[in-house]
Amino acid sequence: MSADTRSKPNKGSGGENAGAPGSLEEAGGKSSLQRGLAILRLLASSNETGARLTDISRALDLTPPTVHRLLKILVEEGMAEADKATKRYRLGIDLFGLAAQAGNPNNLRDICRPILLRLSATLRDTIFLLVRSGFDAVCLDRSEGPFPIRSFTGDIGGRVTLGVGQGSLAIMAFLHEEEREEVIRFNLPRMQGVGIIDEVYLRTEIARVRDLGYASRSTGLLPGMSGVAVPVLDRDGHAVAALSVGTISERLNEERLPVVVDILKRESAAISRQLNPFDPVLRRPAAILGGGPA
Amino acid sequence: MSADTRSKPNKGSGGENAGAPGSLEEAGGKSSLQRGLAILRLLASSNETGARLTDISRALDLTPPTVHRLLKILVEEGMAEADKATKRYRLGIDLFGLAAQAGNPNNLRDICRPILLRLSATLRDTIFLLVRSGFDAVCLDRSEGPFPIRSFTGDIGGRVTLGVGQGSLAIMAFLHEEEREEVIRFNLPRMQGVGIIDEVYLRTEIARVRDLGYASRSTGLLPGMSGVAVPVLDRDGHAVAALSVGTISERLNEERLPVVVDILKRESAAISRQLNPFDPVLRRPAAILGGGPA
DNA sequence: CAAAAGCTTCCGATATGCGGAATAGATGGG
DNA sequence: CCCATCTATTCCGCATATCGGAAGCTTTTG
Repeated sequence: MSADTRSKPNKGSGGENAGAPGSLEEAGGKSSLQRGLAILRLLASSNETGARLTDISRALDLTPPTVHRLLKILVEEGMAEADKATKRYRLGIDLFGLAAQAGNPNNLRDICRPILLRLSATLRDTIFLLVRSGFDAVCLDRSEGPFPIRSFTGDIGGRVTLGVGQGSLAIMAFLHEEEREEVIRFNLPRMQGVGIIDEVYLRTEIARVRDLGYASRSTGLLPGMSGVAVPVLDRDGHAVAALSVGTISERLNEERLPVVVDILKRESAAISRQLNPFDPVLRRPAAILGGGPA
Repeated sequence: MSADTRSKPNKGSGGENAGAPGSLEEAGGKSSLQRGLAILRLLASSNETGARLTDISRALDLTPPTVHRLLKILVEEGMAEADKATKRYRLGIDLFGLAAQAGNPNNLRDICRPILLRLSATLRDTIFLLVRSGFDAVCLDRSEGPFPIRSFTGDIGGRVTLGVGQGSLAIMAFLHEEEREEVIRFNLPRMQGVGIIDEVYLRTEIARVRDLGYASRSTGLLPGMSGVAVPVLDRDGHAVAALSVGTISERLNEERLPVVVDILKRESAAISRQLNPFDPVLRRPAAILGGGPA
């Protein structure tokens, strides 16, 4: 980041593709790899409709021949797909397969999937699995409950500033001391308007969460909505993820809250156990290896 | 110029690792974009453990400085992550967020998620959502039922040759005529040993599936296992996906099969309806737009 | 049917990425 | 504790792969 300003005046007017607001993260620097990735990101942001070559060209400020060449490579590699009919490009399915493995340390996602299902069935609310990524929390998976609520954290792959939301707090509270400090320092300015803005209060909250073992507050982001989250700990007691429930406040009243917390904690512990499947003797993991998908 | 040919001119000669058959999928050609993507693929295949710089260097036959530079870019762009402690690289979470959008035409995945859940709960078996990708079917999503069965199609992102398995057949049967012919021509050789090898029989099967509206056979791949699948159709009556159930044969006997098929068809129709949310008058799709995840 | 916009190919100039070699850092063994 | 080995990182000159202007070709628009 920083310092790119390629001095391109950007011609601005163009206007029509209301698609990606603000973002427009400039071309992508210099290397063709960066440019290729920039194209992928652009495609991701316009996957609803797809993007045409010239759209990309304009948005990224690259010449059509360049975009054409890069797209050709991306398509050959399966990272993008061209709809020959409409001349629109979309992200390729290979990319999807690729990323099924991504952000999945220790197969966290796979391990949690059945647990999320169980939880959403039991609690009847939507359950989120969040992991830390830098200064954000990322939604790794989600399992919808029957109740029609949508947290803005909602989409899989979506990010929130660490510290905003209960899941985030649960993770924050169980980070290494120094990491937490770093996050707080970096994130406080980012939380303006969407989260806690007072450092003292934030620290109080974190201490409380650490103490109780769960985070639960009316978020204040959406009136009437509440959340409760517990951390998923590694064997050193540090957060690797969080399980979070988002629902309407009435469903997390004094009566029900302890029950929910209890269930969440139990499941979180189950996950932790699976994360460290480590039998002093037979410490061979799932390793089915061998065949390979060829 | 259909150009679909993934076979590249391949110049072969370069030669150093020409010897090793299998694995080692060559560096990735020439462009740095290709090399970068090759690295990502390698990381995906070794995400369990992570890969070190020299591992990558050797596996892809690139010099360490090159790998180092590319990795640096990938890390900066969030596509890879470096574990500074172990010196190992893994896929980055950004990639995951990226791909959450991928291979998701019309938000098929999002639309189907609750339906898969419902189905797996109702039928108590594992439900697969497959889409076509070139000459393969790709598993877009999966919802595990209580029964402990695993189809080899299992993993999200996994691919099967179109024509192998019931889901595949369901898709095949409802492709455009010409597309189907193309697929058959291309895939027959690929199905040796893992699927139907007789063209006449394959065509009979397809006709049958088309006629019945579902595919169901003991796959023969795993004795005792069966599958049943229905296509998900677009408004022209062509397959965009398939819903598939994999389970033990006993659970798809004459008595239960019709029930299952019926349920699947109903859900498939529900998906189709959502895919074409198109009211002659108010033909504005789901477009909630605006906010964006920012 | 003409005009415009978009897509693709070609090609020369040059910036970009490449890899050999040398440095710094980590790891392990004697 | 020090040395040998392996790995990661930096540097730099050379060459290649990439870029973009221009022009041909195709599709859409009016």
